[in-house]
Amino acid sequence: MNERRKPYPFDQFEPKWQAMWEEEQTFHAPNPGDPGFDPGKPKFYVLDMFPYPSGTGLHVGHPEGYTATDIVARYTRLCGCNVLHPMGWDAFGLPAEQYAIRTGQHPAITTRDNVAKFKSQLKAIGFSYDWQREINTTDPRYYKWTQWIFLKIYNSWFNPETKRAEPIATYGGTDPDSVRLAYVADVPVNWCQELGTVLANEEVVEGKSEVGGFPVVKRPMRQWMLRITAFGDRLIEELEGLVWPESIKLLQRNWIGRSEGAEIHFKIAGGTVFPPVVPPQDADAAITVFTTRPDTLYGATYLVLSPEHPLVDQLTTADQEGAVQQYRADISSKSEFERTDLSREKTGVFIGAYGVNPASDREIPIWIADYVLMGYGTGAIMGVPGHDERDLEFARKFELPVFIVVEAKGQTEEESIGFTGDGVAVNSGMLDGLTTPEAKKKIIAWLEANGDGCGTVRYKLRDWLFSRQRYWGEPFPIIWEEGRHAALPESDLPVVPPALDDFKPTGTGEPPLAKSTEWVRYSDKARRETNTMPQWAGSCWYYLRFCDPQNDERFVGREAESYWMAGPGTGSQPVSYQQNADATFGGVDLYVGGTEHAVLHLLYARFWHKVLFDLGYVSQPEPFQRLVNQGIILGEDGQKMSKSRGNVVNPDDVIAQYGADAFRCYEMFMGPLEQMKPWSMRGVEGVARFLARVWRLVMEENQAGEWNLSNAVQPIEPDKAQLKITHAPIKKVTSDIETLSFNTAISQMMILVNAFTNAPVVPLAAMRPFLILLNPFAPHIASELWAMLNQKFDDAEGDITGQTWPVANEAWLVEDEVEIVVQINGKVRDRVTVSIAATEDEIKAIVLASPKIQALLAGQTIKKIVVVPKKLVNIVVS
RNA sequence: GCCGAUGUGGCGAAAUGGCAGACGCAACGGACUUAAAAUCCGUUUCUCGUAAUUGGGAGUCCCGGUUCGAGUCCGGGCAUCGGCACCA
Repeated sequence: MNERRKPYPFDQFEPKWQAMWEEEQTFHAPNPGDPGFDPGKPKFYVLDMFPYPSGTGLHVGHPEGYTATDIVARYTRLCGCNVLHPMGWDAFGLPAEQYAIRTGQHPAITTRDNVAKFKSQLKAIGFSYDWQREINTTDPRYYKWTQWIFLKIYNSWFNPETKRAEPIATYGGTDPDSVRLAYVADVPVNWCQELGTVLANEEVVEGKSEVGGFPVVKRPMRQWMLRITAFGDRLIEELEGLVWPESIKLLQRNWIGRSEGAEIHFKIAGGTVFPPVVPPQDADAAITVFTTRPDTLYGATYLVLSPEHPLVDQLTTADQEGAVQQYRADISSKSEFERTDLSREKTGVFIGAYGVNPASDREIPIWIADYVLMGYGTGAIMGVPGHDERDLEFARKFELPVFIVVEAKGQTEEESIGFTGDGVAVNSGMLDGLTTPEAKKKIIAWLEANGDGCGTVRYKLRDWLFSRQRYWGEPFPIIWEEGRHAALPESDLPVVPPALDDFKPTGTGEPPLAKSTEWVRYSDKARRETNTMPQWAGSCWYYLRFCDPQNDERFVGREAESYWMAGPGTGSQPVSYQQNADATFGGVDLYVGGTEHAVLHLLYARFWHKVLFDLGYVSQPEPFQRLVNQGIILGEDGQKMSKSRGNVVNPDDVIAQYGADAFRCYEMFMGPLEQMKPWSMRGVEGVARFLARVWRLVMEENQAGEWNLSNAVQPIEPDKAQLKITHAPIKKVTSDIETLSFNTAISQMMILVNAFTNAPVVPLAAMRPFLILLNPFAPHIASELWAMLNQKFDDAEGDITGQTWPVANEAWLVEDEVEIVVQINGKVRDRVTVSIAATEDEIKAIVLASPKIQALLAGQTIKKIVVVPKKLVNIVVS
């Protein structure tokens, strides 16, 4: 293979500087109280979403966000901040376990190898992480605290009075297990046979597992749940105080799916109620429905229960028993996917019983239908076909009566059929004439007064299914005794999983940990919980551990947490980063990662954080004050990168050919950080050419091919033009880093380099600040050239990492004269050069004196002249 | 179906309501070279025109509006991408 000659010797100095940073621990950030800690500096916590160390190594998508944060980290350091910029490994997960099933190699070994590979790749890109803070979620020293936090959640409840998590001791009731934030429930769960585990709703995409794409079926199982729904309101409300993309906030709001409405009780009509086989259990038996439109109660002409609703068995009359059984059998044979297929026609069966509409006293039939889901609301609805699309479709199919009870504005009663918006109540007794919001209020008050219902709030969000039937995850710090669960004492942590030879899932839903009977046996009477936690557990709090990763006494030291997670107004914020000024809460100052975690990690972590906050373990109610999503990088063909398409770009190859600096700069030069954009090797080459030109500004090559300091750089006074060329990028690069517009920052530096290329002499006073600007983007070449200049001149001391970020001098940016565009009716007709100090009248006079303009204006009437100082003049003629 | 984002040269993209296309890629021409690579210089939105230039016209997905002036603001479409999807 004939190696291309390198345009500059990055292959020599890049590893050299990486080794130097490592040896000198240049980027280590001391904690408050540690030697070398400077309390006078503001803090800045800039965080990446830590990766799962897969066997295939880094792809070019990872370093996109990582480069962005590295630029910010290096920049904020040069601006005089204490910068926390850590990296770690989210290493529990399926791939290592599945590899173990195939080969017998323990997941810990696989994980160790993959971490080593990832780490060396990240180091080769020159990221300025504080590696002393490296963490790994599979390390017992780490997951000891994951288990500890679980115990805190387990030993807490949500007090509806205070709307906060509180220790279970403050709960006065008789059955604490019914209110714990971590509880066991027998619920229909997403079971994936192929993976041998249950999955959270968030992990199921179109009826398939997010990992692997295997079929997922609903199946009732006994599982650990976390009561995230209790925090629904706060998870929505406190989004307001965060500087996050609106689209992500919206995604979370929609996922939580808060809807205000009412629960309404429909009593069962007498006589036909109970089939003889089941004796009445409750004389006041009623069906409770949830609706967001209690104002349409008078229009409810039937009730629908979910087929799985527990009252169905009690209420079905003998003559409908057969039809109901048949319908339920049909439903259960259908896959989740078929059931939710929207184009499907409505189906359902009358169960023979009637309910009583509490408002109209009418008896209305009770049906079951699969368009009513057991998992939302109360699993029962009132059918209001006049004002609900689905109900209308159902009523038309089964010839149920349709009443119009809301009139749309400007439409007749007839025309209002199917109207689902806000209007005016009609045919609704006491509600007639009221607007929809008024009617809602009134009917809820009436229902509450009569004990027929109450106003309530429901969420689409389900409690978080928290257990998995896997080996490679955190064991629960829980034991079972006589059918009851109990927490292990903190002194038992960490609970380490047993050594196994066979990692295979049992296939029955019994977790692999159960195979080790010795491990399972905790005492004569007690057995260990054998489920493990989902992969998300470790990432729910890793950003806290980074603040104090070596602490074995506490999950994070109080002082370290309150320092690094502090928020605006504490005096610890850097003066820069204006965006953060909009944040109401503290937390990580800048968090960069992909959109794919919008409703998974980012919601779970906020939930855990709030529990820890309520219990007084952390100082802020939210973990991440500012979030930015980087866009996906596509292959050269504009398609998503994938092995099967053969369009995957490997960072190692790019770095070998063009160097780490070129790789970093290209990733940032491609386009706006948040945008999806295709890779281009030609583009990398272009950026590499730019860096080579930078190199040749300072260095020159002799006949033998050796690089030596060039004589072009001289300690001379820059002239006015050179000062402008130097100070324009100081201003632009600074503001562009603040707004994360790295592509235009690089453009501006290219302009500087183009201007100095071929200049016989480059002032040292221009080169020095330029190298500092370049340093966050291309730290190796900037460090090397800085050191080269140090060899020859004595105008600066130490490495570039110890310098101060330059400040633009506006005086050098102002021109004496500016070119002004002259428009006639908005079209450019001429340009004139005027003094910067020229007044509007002077400019007008100069413009009107222009022979060209005079010629064009001949015979025309001037209606108006608009003068924009320093920019243009627009002459409006009739 | 609902919600959101995006739409600018051959390509990646820039443009506080004020010269559309900065910067880069590709392409073309030139210098250097025995030659090539590398490097450097120049041209490059489309179109009409001129012996020549500081020449004319059109142009930011489409249709309308606001404005002296719109890629940018407003209204209505279309297209692409992403999320949710019988959520009562």
